[in-house]
Amino acid sequence: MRETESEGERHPGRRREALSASGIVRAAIEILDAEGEDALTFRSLAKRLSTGAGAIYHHVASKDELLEAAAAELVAAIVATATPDADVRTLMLEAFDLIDAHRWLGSQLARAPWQAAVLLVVEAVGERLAVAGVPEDHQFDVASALVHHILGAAGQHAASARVPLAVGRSGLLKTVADDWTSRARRDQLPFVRAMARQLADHDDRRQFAAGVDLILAGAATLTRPAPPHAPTPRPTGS
Amino acid sequence: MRETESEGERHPGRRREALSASGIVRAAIEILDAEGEDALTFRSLAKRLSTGAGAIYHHVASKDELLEAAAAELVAAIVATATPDADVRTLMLEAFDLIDAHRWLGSQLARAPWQAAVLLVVEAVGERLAVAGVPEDHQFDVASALVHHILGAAGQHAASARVPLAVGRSGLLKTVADDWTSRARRDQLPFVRAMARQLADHDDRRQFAAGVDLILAGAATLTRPAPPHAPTPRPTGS
DNA sequence: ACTCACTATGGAACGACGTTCCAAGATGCG
DNA sequence: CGCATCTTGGAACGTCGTTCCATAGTGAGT
Repeated sequence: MRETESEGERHPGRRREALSASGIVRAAIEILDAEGEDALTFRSLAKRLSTGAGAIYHHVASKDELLEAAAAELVAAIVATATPDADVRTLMLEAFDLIDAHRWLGSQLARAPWQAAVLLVVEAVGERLAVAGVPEDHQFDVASALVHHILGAAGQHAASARVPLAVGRSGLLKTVADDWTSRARRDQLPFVRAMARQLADHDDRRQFAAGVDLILAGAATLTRPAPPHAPTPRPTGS
Repeated sequence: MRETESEGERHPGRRREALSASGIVRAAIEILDAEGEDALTFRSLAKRLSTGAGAIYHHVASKDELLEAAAAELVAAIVATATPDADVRTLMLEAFDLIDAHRWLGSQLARAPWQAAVLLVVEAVGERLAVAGVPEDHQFDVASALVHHILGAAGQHAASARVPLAVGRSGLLKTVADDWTSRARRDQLPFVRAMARQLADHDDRRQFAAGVDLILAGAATLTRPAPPHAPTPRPTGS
């Protein structure tokens, strides 16, 4: 032993009902959902599982791995069960709803693009593009745009979960905007101010869906044989 | 004093050439650019400025504020100088290049949507939508889609900066995908595998631009009077 | 010129985190 | 039934953001 040890009784060895990786992930999700990302620590997790941090490390390599597994668990459940024959738009909205229900997912998905959870989303989106009529040589671009849209919205969403509810989103954004503009820039951000003004009766889901529709409408201009008088779609090259 | 103090000479009071908030932010940006996000700590910052952590806190409220200020500094510089009459597409690519040059910006921008740096981007994008012919009642949706696209791409970019260069992105993604699929799911992610295969000769900037074009093409279907045979654009509502 | 309230400084200390270490109990195989 | 092996859980480690505070420089008032 390293140093002081009182008379507190410990009982190492093999006890309890297993302490498995999946059980740890499940407990982590519960903490994340109930108390937010900051509340998930190895100490809080150990306490909830009535164990020590060291024991957890025998089933999980690191906190990153734990978070990735938690995200993958939720995404996999959605992707597997939800509407197997749904179109891309429906799938995108289901992704939004998932992120809306688990705010911490936003931060987590943005953390590592190659994690399982993100790959599952890419796969689910990508698979449906052929059916949607997106030509094969544009599917990667469309899929990446849709996934970026999810990740972007997810980030906003996760962050807005961190703003104290007492303030209210509208008030906050206005406050921040005012503060910023007042630094010798008053009336310098008219667009932002206008956007903040309509934030009170603002529906994030509707706006997310509008973004999805923009991308899909753009994809449609690549898809169908261009009608005679169609506005020339901008080519994809840089 | 709290406890031990050797014979090391300290010299409090007012010395040096100022130690201003802007100087601190500038030093922070240098550390972030040169050594990455993890390298920026109050200790490393204090060392570089030949001061202590406490002194920094007299000019900067917290690390969050410091990061927001650093991001705002870079974004403000770009927004102010770069191509004042450029169209949205050009502006978007300039934003991409900025994020590409400062990988930590990706993580930072995703952290808080109401921070100054993000608001500046929203403003710069939004202001140009009217000129681009986007009808007023769709400008917020288009702006938000474009900003989400930036944030999504930024997140991916920032994360890819953290992957060890020795591995290489293509190899990594393939490895991860293989690993994931091999868990009783081999050949379950065909789209991702196909995408990983073309990742070797893959241009992030081109793909980002393609996404921008998709959104703008979608916006164009809302804009112009629909040509006689135009495919019915999907309405924006949910 | 001198005082003195005030501000800036910088290093020690604090509490919490992710992670590592390890003594010891439980398990299963021979 | 002995013993190698795995599991447990709590102490310890190093680092981080942040707070504290004794002190030194500054400038306004006299």
